[in-house]
Amino acid sequence: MNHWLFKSEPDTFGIDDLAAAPRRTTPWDGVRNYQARNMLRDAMKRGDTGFFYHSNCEVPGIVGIVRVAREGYPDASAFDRKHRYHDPDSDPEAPRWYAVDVALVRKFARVISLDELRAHAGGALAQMLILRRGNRLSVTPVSRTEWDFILSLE
DNA sequence: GCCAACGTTGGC
DNA sequence: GCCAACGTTGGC
Repeated sequence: MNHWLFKSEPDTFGIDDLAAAPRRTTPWDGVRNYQARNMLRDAMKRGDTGFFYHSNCEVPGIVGIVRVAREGYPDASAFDRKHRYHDPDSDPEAPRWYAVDVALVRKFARVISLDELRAHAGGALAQMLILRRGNRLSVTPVSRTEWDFILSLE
């Protein structure tokens, strides 16, 4: 079982939106980066768990846990002319972009802030991708060690 | 294949 | 709102 980190702007779609969604599940779509696409399409398995991370907001950080409820499937928003994630170059016969479904496992009682994570950048979280300068991937892998350590912070 | 221009991301 | 970092695009 692998672990991941899903990044989203709460102004666009935050953990409370996920909590309010039908079956507390949402497609994780709109990802338009090949490295992230490969993870969604090839590496993520049903049952994998991930952190839900709020970016670009007052207190960036990890706010809860989700689970992969459906493995990679073609991202329909790419074919929808009216969708903000529409990609005219993606061919339904050979889909370029993929999505997974994620379900809320639980929301943390508090935000594990970026500041707090960074406090361990010299130690347990030295390899944590979200702490790397210029990291922009919306989906990143999290090692078992990092996963357990962050849970212990909670 | 190089690289400048451009758009986007995300912390601050 | 600013700006650094990064991926993508497109002219050559």
